[in-house]
Amino acid sequence: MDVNVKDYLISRGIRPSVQRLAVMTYILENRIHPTVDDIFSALNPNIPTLSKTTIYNTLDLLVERGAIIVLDIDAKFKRYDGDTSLHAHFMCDSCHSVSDLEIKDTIFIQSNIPVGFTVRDVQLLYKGSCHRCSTEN
Amino acid sequence: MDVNVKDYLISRGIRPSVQRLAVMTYILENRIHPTVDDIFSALNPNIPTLSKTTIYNTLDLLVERGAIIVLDIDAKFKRYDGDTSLHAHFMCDSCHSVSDLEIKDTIFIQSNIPVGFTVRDVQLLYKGSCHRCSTEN
DNA sequence: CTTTGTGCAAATTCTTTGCACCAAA
DNA sequence: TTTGGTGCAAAGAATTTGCACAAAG
Repeated sequence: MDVNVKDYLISRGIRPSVQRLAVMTYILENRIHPTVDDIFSALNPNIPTLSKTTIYNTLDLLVERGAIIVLDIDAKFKRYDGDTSLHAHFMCDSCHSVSDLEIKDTIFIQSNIPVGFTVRDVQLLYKGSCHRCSTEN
Repeated sequence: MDVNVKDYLISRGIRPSVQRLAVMTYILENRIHPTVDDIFSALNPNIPTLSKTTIYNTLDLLVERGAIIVLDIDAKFKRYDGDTSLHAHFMCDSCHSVSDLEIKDTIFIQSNIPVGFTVRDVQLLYKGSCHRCSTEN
């Protein structure tokens, strides 16, 4: 696995430092759309010297090189996703978990983009209550 | 106009104070999806005592009562929209302006929402470069 | 040896909270 | 006179920046 992640980074012109590998691997293996804090809390025990600055730096780089995407679904925290393919997201108002949603293939994510506008990113966001939180009241 | 805004607030159980009327009127008459700062800068000259706390309070209340919606399109600032109907948004990476996009009526904003999930809000966000910024390089 | 990466500490910035005063019902 | 609204000042919290040291090519 690590070899793949390493190559994945290299293929995007990112030098695979210990920290960068750890961050990228974590995001790929924990598909929870983690926040910076999630990543820090998970990796800090193994890499005690790891700083949030480095996580921020790494995430910025990974986003810039298209290795991951940022989600705007949470106003409070930036969330990161290692799945760069087009899919929708659902965030629960109660537990703040973010789930992936498949976009029905009969549905086309397209609006009337005015002439002259260039689209770089599309996000389809749903908010509400997840199954767990819907049934526990 | 002011009378309509007043009634609009009252109909939602919101007491139409001078500050609330000003905020709501501003949002309705300036469809730029303003930030708190936009609102503050615009209203402060006329209501010098107006505080940001009151703007925050008012916006929270307006959102809670469904008079306006919050946009998650901008990671840095909350943006507010007086148009509560279903439509998409485009944010320019360069000038950070937000425009409304019509959702083509052949397009259905629907994903495979799992059973047990309750949807409260849907947002379709586009990011990229607007016409003005695309042509000025 | 030169460029790039890391991480501590401090600074920034948006938003929230505590609290006292003011206004309306 | 009691409830609700406003706004100042301070606190909170996520992110960014400056800078010095470490590591890699």
